Formats: sequence, C-alpha cells, structure tokens
Amino acid sequence: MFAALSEKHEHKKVLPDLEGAENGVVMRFAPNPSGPLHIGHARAAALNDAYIRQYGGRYILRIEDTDPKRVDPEAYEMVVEDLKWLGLAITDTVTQSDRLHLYYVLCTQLIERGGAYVCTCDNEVFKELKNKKTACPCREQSVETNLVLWDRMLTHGFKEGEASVRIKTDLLHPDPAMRDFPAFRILDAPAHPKVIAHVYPLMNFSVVADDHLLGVTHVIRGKDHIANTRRQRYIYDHFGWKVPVYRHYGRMGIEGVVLSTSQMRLGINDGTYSGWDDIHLGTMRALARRGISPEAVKNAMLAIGIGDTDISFSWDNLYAENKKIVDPIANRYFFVPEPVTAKIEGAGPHTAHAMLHPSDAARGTRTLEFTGTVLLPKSEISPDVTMLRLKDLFNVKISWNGDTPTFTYAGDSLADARAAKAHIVQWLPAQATIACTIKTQEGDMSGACEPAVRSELGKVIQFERVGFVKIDAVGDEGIVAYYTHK
RNA sequence: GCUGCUAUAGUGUAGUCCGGCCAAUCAUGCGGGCCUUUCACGCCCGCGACUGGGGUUCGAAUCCCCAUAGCAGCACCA
Repeated sequence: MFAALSEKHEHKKVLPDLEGAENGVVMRFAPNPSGPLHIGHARAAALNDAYIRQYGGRYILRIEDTDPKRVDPEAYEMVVEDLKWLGLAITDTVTQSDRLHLYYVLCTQLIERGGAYVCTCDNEVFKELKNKKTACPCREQSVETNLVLWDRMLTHGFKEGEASVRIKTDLLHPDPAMRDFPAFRILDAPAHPKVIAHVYPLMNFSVVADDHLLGVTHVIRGKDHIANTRRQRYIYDHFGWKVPVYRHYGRMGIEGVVLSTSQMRLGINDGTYSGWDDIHLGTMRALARRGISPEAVKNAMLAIGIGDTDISFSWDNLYAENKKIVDPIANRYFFVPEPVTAKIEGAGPHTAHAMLHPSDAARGTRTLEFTGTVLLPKSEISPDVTMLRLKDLFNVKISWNGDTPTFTYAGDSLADARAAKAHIVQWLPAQATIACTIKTQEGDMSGACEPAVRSELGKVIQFERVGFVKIDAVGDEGIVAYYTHK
C-alpha cells in the first residue's frame, strides 16, 4: 500500500506539472503508419503515457494515415504491436482514414464561416505571392463560390494539383510559414490502402479536427511542430474552439542506428538488414530483440523529459536503465569465446555447482561435470599466464614449453588462486557444450556455452565476464544470442 | 533570406518563472578503492558544467542587451 503510494508519488516527481491537468487529461499519440515505431516515437509515446498515468484520463492512439504515399499497410499492425510491447495505457484507437467524412463536413463549415477558401492557383505562383505577402485572386471569392468549388473538388471536378483548400490566416504575418497554409489537397494516385478517396486533409486540418472532436486537452510533441501549433491556432480561432495545452520538447539526436523508414526499407529489401528487428536499426522491435526491456525504454525517456533543448540520446543511459531491470532477474552462465581445448593433468573427476544468480542462492545452481578436458577462452591463455582459476572448480597451473602449454591440476584452494592473482575464468566441460554465436552490432562472436542455456530461449541471461545477452534461437547447430550490453 | 526555439559537467537532468539558502542536484560515464569464486550487482571516494561579452544589483546560472553556436519551420509530408 505504502509502496504503491510512494511509487505514484515518484511518478509525479519525474516530470513537471502540466497546466490545467488537475481534473484528468486526454492525450494522444499520433504516428504515421509508414513503418514500425522507433526510439524517436518512444519519447512521445512514453511522455504522454506518463502524464496520463499521473493525472488519469484517456490515451488515444490516432493513426495519421492521410497521406497515401506514406502509408505502409503492414505498419498499422506493427504500430499497435510496438505500443503493446511498450506497455502503454492506450484507451482508444482511431484511424484518420476512417474519418475523412468528418473532415469534409468541418471544411464546409469552415468555408461557410469564411475561414477557408478553395485555391486554384498554381502552387509556384501561390508561393511567390505568399512570399510577397500578397493575396491570390481566389482569396476574395465569395463563400458561395468557395462552396461550389469545394463541392467540385469532392466530386472529381479537379485533378491532382488543380485545387486546394487554404486556411485564411494573416498574409502580413512576419513568418511566411503562417500565411494561408493549405488544409486539403487532391491526390489521384496512389490509391489509399484503406479507403477510396481523392481529397485528403493535410495534417494541420485533420489534427485540429480530431483533437477537438476527441476532446484532447494536452498535446506533447516535438518542437518541429511549433510552427504547426501556431498554424493550427488559426483553425481553432475560426471555429471558436478551445485550444489544448501544448508542450514541445527538443530534438533528440540518435546515433549508432538507422531510423529513417525509407532507409530501413531499402536495406531490408536489398538484404543489408535482416528485417525490421535487425539490431542495426533503432526500432522498438530491434531493441526488444536485443534484450532491452520496455520499462527501460520508458524510464530512459522519462529521464530525458520534456525539455525544449536539443539533446543527443545516450545509449549508455538506456543500458544503465536496462541493467537495473535485467541484472536481478538474469541467470548466469558460462560462455567461452574462441574456445581452446585443454586437457588437465592430474585431476580426478570434479563436479562444479555454479550459482544461477550470485545474490539469489534460492534460484539454485547449474552442474558442470569435469572429467578431464575443458574449453577455455583463448584470450586467457598466453605464455605470460602460469595459473588460472576455473570458476567454481579448481586451480590450474600452466607450464609453457615454447608456445605449447601444459595444464596441471593445482588444487582446489581459492585462497591459493587469490594469492597468485590468477584470473578466475569461465570454462566448459569439453564433453558438455553447445556452440553459441553472440550477435553484436559490430559482428558475431563465436564460442560455446552451457547446454542448459537452451532452456532460456527468449530470455535475457548474463554470460559471466562477457555481458548480458538475449537468447534468440536454439537449434541443432547451436544457440544464437543477441548482445544486450555489458 | 524570412520566422521562431534553445544554450548547466562526456551524456541526460534539477535549479531559471518569483536574483541571495547554488563554491550548482541527481543519474549515467570515467578513475580509484571495498566487497565478490564474473570484468556483473552493491557500497565508498574522486573527476567533471552555468556558451562568450557587456549591463542592472549590495548580490546573477537565474533579470536585460549584444554576440556566438545548435536546432526547427517557411511542403498540395506528418
């Protein structure tokens, strides 16, 4: 009870208060379905989620698919899966292509209110006029004319590029981005995968319409939308609607992974990447495959917060968050990279009982039977090494005859190993190993691990002295693991 | 070019609105130590920042001006 309370309290402390949120909020996450979600999306998704958990309310997933050029039919499903993986408190889902009729009706109303007009100017011509702060002829048309033209747009009376609906703003506005921006356009091709249409709203219109219709109270989005927020205010004013509270966070630079949907798709098609979850990509599914937990992603994003400074995303910080989650639960196993076979002279059979987790004895042990020959990491064996401690087993003396080592049993005493400053290394009984490949962003690391790892399929474990990995596949040829972090 | 936003340690972040309690918080990273049959975890110690220059003030990370830098928008993309 108290734990729950204090946890809730902690949530409160993480992010600054939202103005006007005391009685609950309605917020939304509004991705474009062009591909799976990536780390960039995670920030908006997690921030909104945290506020909804803090204040209570509804969390609307709004699929913004009003540009058929940028819709991947498979992405609808992927977006939902990715959000589910993240564990967000989504309460409602709407898809904009289902709602075109609503936007049409509102557009008619806006024209009637004199807040919008149908523009049939060539785009380049309009741009020139706009830059000169000059109205185009269409702007002076009567409401009746506009309604006729709007109807003609909807009934295929115009082809792509021949007409658009513009919002009346302020042509003298110092920021050219504000002047009479477009709200609807005509698209003859490509066909939308979900709806038959050729008049589509532009983002600024459909967003305002939906934010109003759905009762959105607070909007948290990137600062690349600051100009859009100002533009959208004109539409709110024309309708006389209440404007939500906006927060714009700064740009987040992310290095080390590919985020561009088009680049990812290209790479997948030409075989550079194995799929949307290739570990070189910054997608949620790639993180999942690498053993990053959704909680860690959310925590990392909340730690970044809603500051409006441009920042660079830190993998170190994400890994640290993930380690906090994964370290207490990951079982420990031996992995021997680049194994070399070593016959140990003078040792009778031994049985090693190694703990599955060093700080949780209750979890039990793995049993490793020594019968004479072991696998050792190649990097631990060089002519300057004369003694090793096989972890949880015994000490080994190494005598060198030129480049040829001879391994001899040197007692069970841990104290001796300590005194000799011998490395304590992971090892495997030669008769009981399974091949294992650890896939990292830099390439594959091959070796062998304990056969018991087979039972950890799908889980994150720690290979002692190597790092955390997620067991991705278990087959006859061996085990495939993905490197998570140290 | 026009418009706007931002500027705290390697990285993220608190403090900035309402100037003093900030010789600047926390986390991460890095270095060292302790613990430990992992180079993990935990614990301890340390390193490291208010972009620059003016101004206001008894006093400025905090207010004002200028400069510089970064970012965003000016799409019939979202």
